[in-house]
Amino acid sequence: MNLDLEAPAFSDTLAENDPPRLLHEAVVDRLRDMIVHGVLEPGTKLNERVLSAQLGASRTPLREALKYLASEGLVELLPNRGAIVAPLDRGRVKQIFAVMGALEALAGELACRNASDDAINEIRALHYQMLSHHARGDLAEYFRFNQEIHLKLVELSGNEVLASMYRGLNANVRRARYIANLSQERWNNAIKEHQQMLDALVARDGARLQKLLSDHLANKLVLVMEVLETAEKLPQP
Amino acid sequence: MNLDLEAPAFSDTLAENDPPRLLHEAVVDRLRDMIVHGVLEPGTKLNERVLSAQLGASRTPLREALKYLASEGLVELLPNRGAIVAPLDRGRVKQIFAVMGALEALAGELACRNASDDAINEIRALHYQMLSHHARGDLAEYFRFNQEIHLKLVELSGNEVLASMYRGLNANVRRARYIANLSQERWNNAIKEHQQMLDALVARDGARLQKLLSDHLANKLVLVMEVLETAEKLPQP
DNA sequence: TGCTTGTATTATGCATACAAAATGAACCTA
DNA sequence: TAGGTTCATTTTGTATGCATAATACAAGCA
Repeated sequence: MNLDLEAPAFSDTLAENDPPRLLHEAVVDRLRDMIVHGVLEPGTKLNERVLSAQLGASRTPLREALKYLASEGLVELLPNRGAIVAPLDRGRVKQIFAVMGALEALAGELACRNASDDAINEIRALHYQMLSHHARGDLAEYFRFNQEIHLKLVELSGNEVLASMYRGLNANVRRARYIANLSQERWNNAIKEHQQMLDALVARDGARLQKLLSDHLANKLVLVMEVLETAEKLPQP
Repeated sequence: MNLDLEAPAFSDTLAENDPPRLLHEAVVDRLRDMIVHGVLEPGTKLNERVLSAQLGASRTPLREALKYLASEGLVELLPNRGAIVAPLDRGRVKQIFAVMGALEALAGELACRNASDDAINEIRALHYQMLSHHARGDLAEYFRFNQEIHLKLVELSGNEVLASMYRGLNANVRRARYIANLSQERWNNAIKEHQQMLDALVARDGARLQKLLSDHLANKLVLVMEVLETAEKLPQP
């Protein structure tokens, strides 16, 4: 007899019988989230004792997680002096945007070739949800769907290597992108660009989508750079 | 009077005030080398006790290194069952080549814009060294310079994010690329392509270089795929 | 005060210890 | 023999301990 009275509360995590979750992976996800969402700001020192206590793990898996995140570029390891959240200097942001541009352009081209009609419709749906949040002036929600669209598009490429690379880079600049939306004029422009991108995708015009994505990201870069110029302290999403 | 008779022996290490080396980083480099050069073949189980003994480190830094390499895609972590050298299935190779193509194309474009004449000359020098090894039929040395050229070109982009990403992907497929050179006809073609690439770079014709690099990599992919079809066991460099 | 120097404290890097899971061999059973 | 069961061994995952480097801070001195 299996009295799993409390099971429902856990079912989310237990139902899936995929490989057992390793502690360091949980820590990686937790920390990445905290960094990406700005809870841990660039430059913050990551004290091992404090963090491991906070996350309920010992220093060993925490340190493993830090190594992993260092490889992703989210954390910087200072020998004998611990780890900090990787600072985001302007040069690096520029470089990351350049690479993301190339990746997203490639993704767009592949998506036009490979994506199913259903998948494209899913993007269209996300697009309109995004528009609705724009109409309400809800920046946070707008941004969430904006990100979803970009990530989804990259996934539609069918190239998992590309997608995972894009996600990794995106994590590095996500916060910067977020605050770069604050100008209403630019926000309106971004919407227009997204509309064009969607049209190109629906028409499966790879070459055009490629160019639109490149420009879109280049425009975004300009904004992000402006923001990094002025604000050193970034607001929370 | 400054009798620094023995100073030179130390100055090398003391002059450079770069951060002290961490053990796990040394292990990362060691393991990556062993994987890239085929000493550890794809699928090989990485026994922590054995490896740490071999490398003269305890399990802790070794495990940290494994996490790092897992993030690079060179190692696969199987929860509760250790780590293996990441297997290279054909699909993944295809995806990696697609991404490398995009990265190298971008690098070529940037290099045409940003590289100094000296830097381009350095590539030219490497090119002729490569040709000499080709003339002698020395595949191993030819390949070494071939790789150097590609890596150098990517560095000339001036985009360190791009370069480090490229290196990471290259590590994943380097061995496969090596054996894909075994056909003499293809080898001759590769030489021709390299000559054209060099010409485009010297002429700083970014658009053309971009296309040449894309094609070059696409051609290479075809070969690599053929090789992966037939040989499961790959010869050592 | 401003600066150095020495010392106490803390944090990091690595090694080791222990618990839980996986592996494998011997044995049984059909 | 094929397949399953039990239990010892091995291996992994995590926690803890210890040595060393970094930091903070107070005393001493100009």
